[in-house]
Amino acid sequence: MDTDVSSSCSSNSNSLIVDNNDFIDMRVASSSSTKGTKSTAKEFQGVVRILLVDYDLVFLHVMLRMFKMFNYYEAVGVRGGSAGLKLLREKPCYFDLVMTAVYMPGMSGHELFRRIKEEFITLPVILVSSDVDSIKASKGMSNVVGHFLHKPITCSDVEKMWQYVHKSKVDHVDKQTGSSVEQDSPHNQEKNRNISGSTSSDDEGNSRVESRKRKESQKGQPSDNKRNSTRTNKTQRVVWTERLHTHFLNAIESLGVDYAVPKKILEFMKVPGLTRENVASHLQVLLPTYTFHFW
DNA sequence: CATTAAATAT
DNA sequence: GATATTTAAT
Repeated sequence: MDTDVSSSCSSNSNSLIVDNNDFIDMRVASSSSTKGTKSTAKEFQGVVRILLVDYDLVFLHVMLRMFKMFNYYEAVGVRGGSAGLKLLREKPCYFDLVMTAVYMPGMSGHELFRRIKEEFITLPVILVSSDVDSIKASKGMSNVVGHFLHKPITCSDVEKMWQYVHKSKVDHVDKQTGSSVEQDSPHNQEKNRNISGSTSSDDEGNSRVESRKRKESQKGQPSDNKRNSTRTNKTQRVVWTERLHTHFLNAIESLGVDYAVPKKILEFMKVPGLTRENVASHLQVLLPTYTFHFW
């Protein structure tokens, strides 16, 4: 029963199942001077985390393989819609994109899509099917339906998939005050300069570099930079992406607003490198929101 | 340790 | 110049 699939790519440590560990959204804040950076697909250093859902194991393997061809993807494949949904619930903000087959035994792709839109509104979903009709059907089911791809999926499909994620982010930008959303023509990708220096509210589009923040950070090291970073490694700023923020909110909800103090929140989040101060300050930022609620 | 205010960095 | 995040002070 072992198909030859395994032989072809088993050794290649495909991520088939999640080993939950780090779900961090932090990046090393580099000192100024990275202004003129261009952001093309290659410069796009952010990792796009993709949840791949299909019942067909072969397809899963093939897709995972394709994703591996691009260093900016990090794909996890699961079999079945409910499995996918479960995973999403466990890590509400882990994935940047869901790519699911339309037809599957059990929970269908459509169903999965619907529930995703209910629970994780901003999470982009790509439906995949070899059947054009099913695609049309899904188009009618929601106005927010994201994107469709026909089987077979090509490499170029995969390659540009991140763009959809980014576009999706841009579309959802509206919460932050006075952020001007710019139309994002397929042509001018270069136009987007979402690099380390940006303060815009879009998250996944930004470069997310370090996945784990070591606590090796000690201030008393003036001219001694340990690794990477063109310039001196300044203080590492935590970037509160939408993801991280949601984790944060989740923690608060789980703990209960009354018990939601920095320390507990921090413990709950279990984000390596994140400090209590980080949480505290972020909590401070959110305070106005709540007070507004009360009044 | 929590909270708040001031200081920086982006 | 405004915000987001850090640092210092309470």
